[in-house]
Amino acid sequence: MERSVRKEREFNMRRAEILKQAEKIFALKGFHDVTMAEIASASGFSTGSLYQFFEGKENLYTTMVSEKLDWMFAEVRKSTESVEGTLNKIETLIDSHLQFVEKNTDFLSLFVRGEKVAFSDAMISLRQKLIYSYQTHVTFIENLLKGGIEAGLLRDLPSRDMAEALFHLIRSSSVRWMLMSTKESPCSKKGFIMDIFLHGVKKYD
Amino acid sequence: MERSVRKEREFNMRRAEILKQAEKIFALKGFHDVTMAEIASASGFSTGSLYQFFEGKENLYTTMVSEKLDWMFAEVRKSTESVEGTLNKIETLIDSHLQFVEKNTDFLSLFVRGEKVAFSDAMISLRQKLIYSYQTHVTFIENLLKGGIEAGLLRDLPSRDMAEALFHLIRSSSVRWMLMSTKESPCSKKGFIMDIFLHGVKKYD
DNA sequence: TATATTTTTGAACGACAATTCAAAAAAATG
DNA sequence: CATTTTTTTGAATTGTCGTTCAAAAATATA
Repeated sequence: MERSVRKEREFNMRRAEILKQAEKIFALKGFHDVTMAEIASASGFSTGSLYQFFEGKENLYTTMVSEKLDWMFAEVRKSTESVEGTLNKIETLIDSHLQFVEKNTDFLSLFVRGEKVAFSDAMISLRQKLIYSYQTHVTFIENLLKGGIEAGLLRDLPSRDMAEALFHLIRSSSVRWMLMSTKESPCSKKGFIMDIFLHGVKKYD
Repeated sequence: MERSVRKEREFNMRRAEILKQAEKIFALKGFHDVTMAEIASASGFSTGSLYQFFEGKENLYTTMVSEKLDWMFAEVRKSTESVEGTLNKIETLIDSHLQFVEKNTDFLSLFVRGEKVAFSDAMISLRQKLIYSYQTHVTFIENLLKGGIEAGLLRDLPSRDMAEALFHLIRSSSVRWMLMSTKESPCSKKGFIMDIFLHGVKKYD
């Protein structure tokens, strides 16, 4: 009885270590060009052992991607909720997102200019899960903006479109950071994103 | 002599047919899950014949992607250049881009939420080519916006950042269209993109 | 420590698909 | 039409992994 709880803890630690190594390798090379042997060797197990923890390669990959992305969105939302006021929240949203991008560039590059994955059950359900995570996140942004509209701070535009626009403005800085090897951190774009999102580009006199 | 010109024309037609079929299939399933046999059968050749036209599978894929994307950007720029005035140009840019998205959803989905490709020479040089095409296109948008700044129509913000922001606002509608199965055409978002890009979301009184 | 149980191992298997190439078919030539 | 040249064919080759499983190692038990 006492044993089984320790066993389980150790099992989970081994599983976590495999996921951690797998993340590094998948982030670098994608899905198809990674072999189970590589992951096994990086995490100090034999190929066979991986099947103790995951059903197979696809399951390992989808688990890794799904858990990591959920964690990212949750972190961003947690930061955002920790401040008060719509404008502060928008600023924090942008900032924490860009910070994540800077720290997890390799992982996120899995989602940029890549190649479609198979139509296997595992991959289809991963895709659905990702869409769900994305939508949940956009809904969070949408509610944030609705608050600003209700407070009379923001124009009364379609909130969903606004939320997606903001999300993709952030994304545009991320993509630039990932594709080009610019020196300046993506976080340096925070002010610009705020500005263009809030004021647009047209000149008023 | 007379012959060889016809031969070449027919060779190119056969090559084009293969590319056309390959585009359909790759667009649907990505790279790894497509077999040479599939492409061969779809284009009415045997597997061996494909190697008459392309060095191999990667070469076939990179050629297809590269030619198609160049064509898309060129079309968008051609439309944009055909109208006068910065605001009209911006509108046409958005519109023609969204129209391409609507008509080539499958192809473009190759670049959304997918998986990294191999580090083979062919794939690395495809990647570089895509980055180059993307940058050329953003530079085109940048010059367009610079015109607006010089004319005193747009705020004097960093033009490169503005160009990327605009490109990704367009992209945000495309991604939404591709991920969700919304009924409304992406083109219906043109007005919103124009508005948010030009005026931002903040309320003025 | 001896025995039972759990976990790990990695060689062997099997499926799959890119590529090749000798033979066949088609086209050009005279 | 006979012969040469070009093009196409698709079965055979080849290499690559994902996965399995019987044996070995490690761990728990008494």
